[in-house]
Amino acid sequence: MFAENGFDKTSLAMIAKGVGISKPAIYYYFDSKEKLIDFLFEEICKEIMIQSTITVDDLTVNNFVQFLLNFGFKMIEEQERDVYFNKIFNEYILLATRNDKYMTQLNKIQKSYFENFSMLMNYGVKIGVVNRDNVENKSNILVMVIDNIGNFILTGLELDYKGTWEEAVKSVLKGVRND
Amino acid sequence: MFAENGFDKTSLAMIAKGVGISKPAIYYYFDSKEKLIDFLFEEICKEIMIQSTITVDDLTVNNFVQFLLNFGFKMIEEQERDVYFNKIFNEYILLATRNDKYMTQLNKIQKSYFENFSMLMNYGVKIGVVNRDNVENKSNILVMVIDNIGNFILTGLELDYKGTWEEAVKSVLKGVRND
DNA sequence: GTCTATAAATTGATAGAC
DNA sequence: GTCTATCAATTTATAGAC
Repeated sequence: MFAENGFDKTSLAMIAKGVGISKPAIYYYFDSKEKLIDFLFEEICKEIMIQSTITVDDLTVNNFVQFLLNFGFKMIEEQERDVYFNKIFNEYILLATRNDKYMTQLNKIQKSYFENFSMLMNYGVKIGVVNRDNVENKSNILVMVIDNIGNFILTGLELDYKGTWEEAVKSVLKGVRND
Repeated sequence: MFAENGFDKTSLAMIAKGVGISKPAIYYYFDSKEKLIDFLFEEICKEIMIQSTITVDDLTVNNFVQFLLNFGFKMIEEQERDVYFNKIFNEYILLATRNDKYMTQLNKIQKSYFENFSMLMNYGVKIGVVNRDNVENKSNILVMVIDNIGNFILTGLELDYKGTWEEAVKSVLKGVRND
């Protein structure tokens, strides 16, 4: 309901009706509407932290590229299947720009996201698959692209997202000659 | 005020006080709060349309890359200087996911944005500066990156945005060898 | 064009019974 | 744990005088 209507346009009365209890019964579980919103934020953050974790252990020269491609493809498919998750997360991002309490947590997630990709790219350099020049910036490009694909899917814009991701991945690889 | 607090948390009473008139006086100019929000949306859309227009006429082999770089640098500097514009636009994007009236207009902006960059990239191919393979996807990458840089600036995340943009531009150029 | 006064509805939250 | 009843505040919006 928060994803659908936003926090302000979702009243406790609506939530209570949705759950099938009375409005005051909500206060048995949450001290206030804000606390409820906080709790949901924590839950969503946990979920994102799990989803975005990348393990580098099993990656070799032979499967590195395919792993990177699949990581993006999987995210694209998930976003296309269920936009609600991204929708409510964007709601929280906007909330974070107005409330440091959420921003602190959001920045942690972002940081871990960028670090995960940076680690992956540096590993790619190590095994000789990724071009070593400006690795950090290359890593940033991939994060920017995959993250924003989710935002554009949210707006219903139909684009060759998988092709775009493939091209982005290709751009960081070694031995790809642009001419 | 809408950028700072969001639409719902900005009451007409607050706006009236800010402008220095009484609340009912607002209704002399706007039929409802929603109409006021609609009007502002149109104004912002116009502004974006102007800002994002790219003229290809004066571009040559010698200044193409620098133009592309400067276009991004200028956007990054503007976003860093004033986050309010992007903040309220994100507010409208979220509104658009819940209201087709805004989505129609938003999609027009997006389409023109992608088309502008596509035109630019195809021009780059024509004059022999941009690699001709998967031009559309390369164009998409640039849009995704420059657009999302604005979003990350909004969250206060400090990153080498200009370097990332430079790397993104480099990745579409011809004659750059990745090894 | 702008004001005061006020309507009508909704909201988050509490009191207190069971 | 859940309910009914209710409060206090705020909201958008209107009526009508000047």
